[in-house]
Amino acid sequence: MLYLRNASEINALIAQYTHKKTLWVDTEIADFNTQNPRLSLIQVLGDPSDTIGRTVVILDVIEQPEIVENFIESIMNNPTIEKVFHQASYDLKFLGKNQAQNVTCTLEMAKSIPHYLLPLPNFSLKTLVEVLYQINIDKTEQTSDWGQRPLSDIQLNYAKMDPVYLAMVHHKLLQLQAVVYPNPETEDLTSLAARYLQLKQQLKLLSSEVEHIETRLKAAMQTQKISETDYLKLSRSQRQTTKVEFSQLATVAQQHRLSLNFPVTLTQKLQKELKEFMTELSLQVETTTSWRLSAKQVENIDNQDELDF
DNA sequence: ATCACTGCAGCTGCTTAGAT
DNA sequence: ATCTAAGCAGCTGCAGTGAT
Repeated sequence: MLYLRNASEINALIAQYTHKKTLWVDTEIADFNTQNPRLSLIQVLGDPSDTIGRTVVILDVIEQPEIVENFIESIMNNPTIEKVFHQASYDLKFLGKNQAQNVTCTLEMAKSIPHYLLPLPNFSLKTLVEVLYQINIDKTEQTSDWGQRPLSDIQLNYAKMDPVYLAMVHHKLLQLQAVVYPNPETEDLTSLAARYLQLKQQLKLLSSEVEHIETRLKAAMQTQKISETDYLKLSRSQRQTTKVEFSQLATVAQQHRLSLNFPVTLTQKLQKELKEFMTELSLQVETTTSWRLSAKQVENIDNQDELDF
């Protein structure tokens, strides 16, 4: 691990890293719970095979905005370098905001994996590491004082490991993504269809029971006047919708010369009522295409044989 | 023509999750 | 402590499909 505080050393390292294809990056923020959070550290890993953080570089950039500016311009805004973060939106607030190019977010990646393939209680980096690698990691330093100097060895060690865990998680997520998005050209329709129909059937049974029990629970809790149990909460919400006769709205708009310029959907019912006056209107017709999948009812094998392909 | 059903979309109000 | 984005529940409403 390399811990750099000297400006010229850091800038030299930034220059060196502009040739990398991918960087795994994390930051630590001081005074995070105040109006003025300050960027304290930028941790960078360039070698994903490093699982102990030997090659991690920790850039101490607290109160050194020129260095941060250089990092943003040379690394963050450089589209040829892929930057991997966890919850990138947070780090980007300090590192170039929406100017940053070629950013990958492992939180977003994890969310794009269907739950049944990657069941997670939450999407924190800690959880991802634990589930994907069956190891426990300590995150207690996360909320420590990153504004103090010198930083403790424990803090630096913690800071060092973050980009390592990040690269590990990133690697597994890439593998999972390949499984999740196979090539439609080569999908096995037979087995996919069989699984689909099987699940549909199970879903029908399950959802009917869920709905049934939900109804009974609501009724029971209302009747017994229990709004909360150890595991459930029943809450009531009300909602107001304000409506007006269209003719009145039109009159008022005209009288007061309101510029209510927005399109109104002409439903089939309305179109029927308008009939011949339709031609007097300048219509904007939008077409949308949708695909529907439905299960065919196949009575028996004989019928199948009669089907003509 | 009518009906039930499904899928899709949007809204309100509320809650949660992630970062440090 | 703070921010922000997203999700969820519950609802309304429309369009298309297929059966009658």
